[in-house]
Amino acid sequence: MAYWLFKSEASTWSWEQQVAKGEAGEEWDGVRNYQARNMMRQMKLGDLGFFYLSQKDKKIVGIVKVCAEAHPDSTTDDPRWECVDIKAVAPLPRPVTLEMCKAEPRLADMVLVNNTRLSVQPVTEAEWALICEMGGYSG
DNA sequence: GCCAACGTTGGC
DNA sequence: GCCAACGTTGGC
Repeated sequence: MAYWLFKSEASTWSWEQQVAKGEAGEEWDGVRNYQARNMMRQMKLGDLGFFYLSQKDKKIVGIVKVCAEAHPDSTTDDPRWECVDIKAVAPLPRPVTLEMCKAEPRLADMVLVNNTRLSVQPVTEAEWALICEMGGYSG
């Protein structure tokens, strides 16, 4: 089981839109970055991820699950780009902001804190557990 | 709205 | 294959 973080801008794709897709989930399409794509290629069915809102909100608002492994991105004919499908699992009772992550010494090495521009990121098991705790989410 | 950081493109 | 120019992202 691996853990990930999916970054989205609320005006492009919000948590509410993700939740509205229900069990069927939705393609995490539109990624045009090799690093981010490579992360998605490594994802397995059932892997969990955080849903992070960039720009205005800058916080982790929910938990998502990978419900389809990497496949061609339907929004382009370019065979280089692939994506996974994810579905909403649960909202975080208390959203965890970027500020909180930066203020937490144990998250100093987190990709979210250090490489702000990567839109799909790996999360370690320790980081996952800590952020769930900070967010009041007990699984 | 600005700007730093980063990725990508294209000329040589 | 290098590197300058350019575009985009995202925090502030």
